[in-house]
Amino acid sequence: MTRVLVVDDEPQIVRALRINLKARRYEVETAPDGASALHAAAHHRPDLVVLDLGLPDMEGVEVIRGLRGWTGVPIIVLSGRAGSADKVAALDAGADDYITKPFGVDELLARMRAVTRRAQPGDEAGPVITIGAHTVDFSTRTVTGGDHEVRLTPREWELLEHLARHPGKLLSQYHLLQRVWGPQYGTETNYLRQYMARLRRKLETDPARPRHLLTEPAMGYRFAP
Amino acid sequence: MTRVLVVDDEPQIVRALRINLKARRYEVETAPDGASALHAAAHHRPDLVVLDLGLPDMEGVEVIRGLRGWTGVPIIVLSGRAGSADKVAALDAGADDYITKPFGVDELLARMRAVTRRAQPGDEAGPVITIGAHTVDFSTRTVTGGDHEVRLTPREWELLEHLARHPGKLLSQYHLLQRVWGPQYGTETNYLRQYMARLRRKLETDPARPRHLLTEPAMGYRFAP
DNA sequence: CAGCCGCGTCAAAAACGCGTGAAGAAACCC
DNA sequence: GGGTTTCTTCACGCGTTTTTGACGCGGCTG
Repeated sequence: MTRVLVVDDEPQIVRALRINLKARRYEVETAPDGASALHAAAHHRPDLVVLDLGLPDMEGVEVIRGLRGWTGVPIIVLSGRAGSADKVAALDAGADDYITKPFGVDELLARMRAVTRRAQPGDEAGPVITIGAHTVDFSTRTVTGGDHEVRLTPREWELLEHLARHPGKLLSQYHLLQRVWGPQYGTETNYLRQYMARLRRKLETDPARPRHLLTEPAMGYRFAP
Repeated sequence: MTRVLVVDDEPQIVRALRINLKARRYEVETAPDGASALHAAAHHRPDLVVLDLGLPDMEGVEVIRGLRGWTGVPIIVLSGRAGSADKVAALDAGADDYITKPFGVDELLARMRAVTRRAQPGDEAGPVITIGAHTVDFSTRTVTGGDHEVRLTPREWELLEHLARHPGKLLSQYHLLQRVWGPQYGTETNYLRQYMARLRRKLETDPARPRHLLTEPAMGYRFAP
């Protein structure tokens, strides 16, 4: 189920969107201002953000930048201002689409489908990988093969997904912490050590000498297919 | 350079877009109708399609479907019709964005940047250099080729990167120390001797007679491609 | 031809980062 | 509400990397 974060300070719009989106089987979170939007995004990891630019506490563009600093989640901007400069600023800050009020709900829904459709497959590299004797399917979040059943916790899934999404690429500890734990993390390398060890114990045939979940000392980690 | 295919049957719009896009250093192809648009897309493989819905020969949605049958190229739709149903149909057929006329060129350009930004990261090619039998990729920080695996430490990477960034240029010891070790360093030439020797041992075919990591006595070091 | 400077090399000390175990805190699920 | 899973936090040992010091060789210079 797609999680949507709706950021708007006008209760009636929030309410209307919530009803409409829930009817379409979206999972809806809401935030009334920029600060709580950034917080909610870090906490709930939405698959899509619908952002009203007229927020009480900060510039909409700042919210976009705050999100883009650590996540590539699709952002659709709602705005009462139809000016060209506003649109350009928001889009160049990292927004994926810009809709001016008043707008039709049908159109918003269609644009939501469009940006999520585009964002999904960008995470390339088929949704299944193999590590040692195990086959990992990200679409169903299941691990098959191996001697006995393997279950991964949410954090473990997220970390493994980020690694597997960029096969062969070196990902810095900071980068991984930002993406998996959230924007306020970046130096807690002990978390990474902990969870990499767990993934290796669960997936690698010889956890002491990993062949797929590799450490690049002082630099980061790498997934080798 | 980004290749754009502009599909429109109104010559003045095509002309205006062509001029504007060329000024922004886009490579522009044009097609006046749906059939030739599909043909041009197959032939020229554009990175982006700007598609007017009011074509003489076929429905705009059909053009989108025809493209989506075999390519994921970003599609931005231009249309005179502002109706919600039209937008939904186009977006659900596979379009990435929908702009209603009249539109500002700035907005179109911003939306073009937004959709290409999404589509880009799939096709990236990192900067690579070759030293002896080894191929060094800085984007993934990997060394391939050669007899056995080569691993570089962070300092080694940084030093090699600074050398490779200015191929053929002479870099003084002071300059390298400042860049790699930090502003408070500049006289510790023994560090450089140490690390240059290590890089040569790891990468050069004959470390005693380096062919790429060269010493310029009393002056500095040079990377020869 | 002798002296000097800079470079490559070796070796050892210091610092750093990683893996691991264990335990408390928090969240979650009946 | 109790029990279990999951997450966070801390500390220690070990291997690797970095730093540091010292030595010998070779070319340039006087």
